[in-house]
Amino acid sequence: MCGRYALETPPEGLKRLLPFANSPNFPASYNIAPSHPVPIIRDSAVISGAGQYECARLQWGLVPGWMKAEKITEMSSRPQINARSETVTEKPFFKSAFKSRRCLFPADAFYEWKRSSKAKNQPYCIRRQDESPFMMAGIWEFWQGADGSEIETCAILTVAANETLTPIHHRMPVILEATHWAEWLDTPDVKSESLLPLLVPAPEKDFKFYPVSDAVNKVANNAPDLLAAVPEIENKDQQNAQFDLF
DNA sequence: CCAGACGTTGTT
DNA sequence: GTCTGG
DNA sequence: CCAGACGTTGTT
DNA sequence: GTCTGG
Repeated sequence: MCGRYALETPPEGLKRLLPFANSPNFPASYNIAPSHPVPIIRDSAVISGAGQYECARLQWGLVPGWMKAEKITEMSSRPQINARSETVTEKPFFKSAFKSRRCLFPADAFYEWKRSSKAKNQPYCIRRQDESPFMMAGIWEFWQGADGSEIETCAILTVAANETLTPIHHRMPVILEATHWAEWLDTPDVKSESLLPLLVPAPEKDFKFYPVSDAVNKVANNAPDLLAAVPEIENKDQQNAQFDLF
């Protein structure tokens, strides 16, 4: 799945990739975590009727419009950061967002933790072979409290991992190629069922992965070196074992 | 009909 | 173990 | 996603 | 809001 990622490319860089009308300002983050405000790109026709793209920062963890206020605090401990693409059309939690409020999550990398019963879980960084940014498919929601409070939230769609990533993890985010961005964002007019063929794992060869420092585990750590390749934890243990011999 | 849930991940 | 905070 | 806390009473 | 369970 996708529970932590990095966005290094600044707003101007994203704008060249997928032009949006506004001029947001946000810092690079190498450790974007659930519940953080995350930059997403959406068709502003849904909001303003302008029919242009906009880049906005929404809270990562989807909250449907019908959710009761007291349930929101309850859910905040386990935010809905992902939506299974296999069932997104059926689940009451997601279906209306999928139909009418789709968006893209720009990213330069995402992290996955390979689980281990023996050692500490090993974090990996996954990114394009050429390390260029990519777009993850997502949905967003609008929630309004009785007191007038408002929040906008979002979630990333997931699919089964491709063959490359299966050794690390069995789920991965849906990643859309540039040729499909416009179709995906065209929420008022494009029939959502016609988009289901896009919800497939990314091609094996497009992405690489490598182990990174477990400094990424801690959300407070946020620096470019979180993306740096390091030896596997197993190797580290071996090194320590060797060190102990001397 | 009304009441109550509505999610993912991973693990068992 | 389970919940909250980031 | 992972890290880190997880409690009461009374007194200062 | 919309679906499921009773």
